[in-house]
Amino acid sequence: MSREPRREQLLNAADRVVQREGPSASMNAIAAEAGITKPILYRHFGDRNGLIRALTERHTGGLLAAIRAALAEPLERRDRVEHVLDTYLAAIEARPQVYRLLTHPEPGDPSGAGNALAPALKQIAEEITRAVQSQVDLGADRDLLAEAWGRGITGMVLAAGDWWLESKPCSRTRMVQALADLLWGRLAAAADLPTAVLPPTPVEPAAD
Amino acid sequence: MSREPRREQLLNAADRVVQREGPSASMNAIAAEAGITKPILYRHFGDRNGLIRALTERHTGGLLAAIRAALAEPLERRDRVEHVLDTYLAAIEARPQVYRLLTHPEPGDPSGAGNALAPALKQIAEEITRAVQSQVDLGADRDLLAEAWGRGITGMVLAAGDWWLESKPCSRTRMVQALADLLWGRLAAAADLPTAVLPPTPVEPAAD
DNA sequence: ACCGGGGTGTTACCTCGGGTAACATCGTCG
DNA sequence: CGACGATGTTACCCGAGGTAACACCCCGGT
Repeated sequence: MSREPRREQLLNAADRVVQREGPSASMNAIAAEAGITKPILYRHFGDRNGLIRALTERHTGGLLAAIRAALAEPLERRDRVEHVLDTYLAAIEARPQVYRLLTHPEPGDPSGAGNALAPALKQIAEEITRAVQSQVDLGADRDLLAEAWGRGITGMVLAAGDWWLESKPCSRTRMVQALADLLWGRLAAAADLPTAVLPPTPVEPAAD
Repeated sequence: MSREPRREQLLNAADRVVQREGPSASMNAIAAEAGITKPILYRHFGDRNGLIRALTERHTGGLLAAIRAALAEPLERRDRVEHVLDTYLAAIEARPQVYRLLTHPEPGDPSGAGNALAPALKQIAEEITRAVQSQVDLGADRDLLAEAWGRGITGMVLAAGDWWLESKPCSRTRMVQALADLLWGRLAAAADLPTAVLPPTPVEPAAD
């Protein structure tokens, strides 16, 4: 009965530090916050990734469940999509530091492979894939399309959500509309602008 | 006349190491590859980020120019979009390690902010934003939409491209079609599947 | 011929973060 | 009581980023 409660307690401390310092908080800092020293952390979590994983799994649950529920909502498809988008944006808006934790790919991957999406986001992508597969009639290609779209949509919402969170250029509702419009083919449906010729993009020395 | 050529030479060495070991190559490794020691690297590039930036800027140019050209191609909009997608996928397919370098957000950002898209990708996003703004009639919201879409599309292609590159589930052409279809509103157009009820997603203990 | 500057390079060091080994302590159960 | 399994500690190792101090070498000016 001793392991679990202590583990929770350590995770609480780690959580506080991460909320305060972001996902790059050091093990020393976390240990200090918990009032103990490093080896204990390592006994409980193995290594840093273990700690971070345990921490993310705590929060992933809620977000994942919310997304899953939104995906299963008995609505018109467009409304369902908006609902999912809004769920995600609301979550990252409410707890930005947690969001950063969830979206940071683990830096330790030695193969250097497949790091574009953090584990938590991969799960979301799989959820979307499943939903598309089971809800939308995409013909023979449906497995491929569903998987590509699952990743693609997740990445899209990640990048767009990140930008939105940083610069807050509009309300959440509007942002949901903007993304849903994109997924709804508004890019295809909109008319051409008369100006057929691009203004020659000035080659700036890398906007830093 | 001494600085520049040496700098190039060092960048060549760094390039080789990164091709071989991925973007997490150490400064020592790079120095060794160049046949020299660390302080020289620091003299030329200031710090690690400086080196990485110099390295990425080398490659960014080509990709960015290619994307820009594809965005300006005098084609039907759908064909243009496919052309841009194909340009990106071809680039990452041709030089995966370079791609990883370009897409890895600099880990040193202390604010922990806005790291979803690496600088090179931010430039691509801006390019897309400009193209949408100048080519597509989106009404009053066009600035907001163009910017949100620029980020969103970039993130979408990043995540989907990453997955594709890892698992190569299909030809590049097919992948381009899959993503173009997504952007073209096929998600909206497809019919519902008869199975209205979702199979209750089993709650797995985190697919690791 | 000399000397100084700006490039080249070096060795040796610092700091900090992840990770571990070895040891001490406390409480509970037989 | 003794033993075990948890708690905790101090002190260390290692690798990576980064720097200080010093040595060389060439070239141009006086």
